Amino acid sequence: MNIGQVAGISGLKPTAIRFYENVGLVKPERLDNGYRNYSDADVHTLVFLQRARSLGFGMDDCRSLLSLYEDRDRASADVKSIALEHLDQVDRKLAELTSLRSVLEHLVRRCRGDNRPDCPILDDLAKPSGDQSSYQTKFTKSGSSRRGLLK
Amino acid sequence: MNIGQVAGISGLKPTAIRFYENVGLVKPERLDNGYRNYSDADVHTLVFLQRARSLGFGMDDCRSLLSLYEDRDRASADVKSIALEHLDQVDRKLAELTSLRSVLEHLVRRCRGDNRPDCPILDDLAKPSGDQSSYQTKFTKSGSSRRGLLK
DNA sequence: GCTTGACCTTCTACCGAGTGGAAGCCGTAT
DNA sequence: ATACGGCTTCCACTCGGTAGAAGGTCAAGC
Repeated sequence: MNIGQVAGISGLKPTAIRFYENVGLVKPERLDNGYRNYSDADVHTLVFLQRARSLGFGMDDCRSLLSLYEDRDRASADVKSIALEHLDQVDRKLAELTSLRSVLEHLVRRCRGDNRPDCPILDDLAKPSGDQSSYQTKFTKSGSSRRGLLK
Repeated sequence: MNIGQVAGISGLKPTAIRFYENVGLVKPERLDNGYRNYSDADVHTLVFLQRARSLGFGMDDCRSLLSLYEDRDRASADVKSIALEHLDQVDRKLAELTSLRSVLEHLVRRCRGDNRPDCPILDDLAKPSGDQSSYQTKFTKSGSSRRGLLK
């Protein structure tokens, strides 16, 4: 089976399939004309990869998952551990995005969005910690150098 | 003010600050010894950037937001429009992650995670659409070539 | 004056996960 | 013969920085 057909089946683009080969995840045979020739097993691998990637697993996880998949003596605990760690990472990302979203939404709601220049969004960006004073005043005028305070 | 002090104030690392200079977002003076010398206004810009980035705005949005910030004749509608579009993008990402998360969680819950090899997670990755048949059978044996079906 | 150490400079390469394009070969249909 | 679509390789680019190498500068302590 050639690369275009595998692309059609797996939902991956040919460029992605070649990329996976470059990083050693799949090793198709070659025909005499140099074309890649994918076996059923190769296609299976690529479909597996497509699915794992679509669940957000990174390439390293994909590599591990694939080798567990091919290992008849695996322990499902090893698979679960990878999935749990990934789930945890997804949760952290979700928390971050959710928090960010709520700030953003608050700002958007308070902005009139008309043709006047005053804008709570810009105000917030400019004064992150409710601070009005000049940085010059706060940090450099008043004596003590910061030398050595930074790692 | 030199780069390390600005880093301490803005929460950005020196490398990031130099990066922002490389892409034209800030243009500090130089001292005779070649060191960058940041004005209050530069620091303000960098704090603005730090905040905007932490809200997930991309560099292009940051550029636009900064120039709106510096434009006394801006319309807040232009700011709001950027923020709304970003909010929408955040929502799309949240939806994607939430959906992905629920699949992941379902799979994790069904996996026993013991030392036996059978694992619903791998089963799912291997059979994305409940499909048992060989791809060979489905796509290549039965006559019609896929030639031309792919863009 | 000399050394030490923290700081600064530039330049380059690298990260993830591919995407896009250029240049050129292969195979078939017209 | 030639056009077209698909295949090949290789290289550059994406985004938002980070890490490291090689070297210049500054202030303090001896």
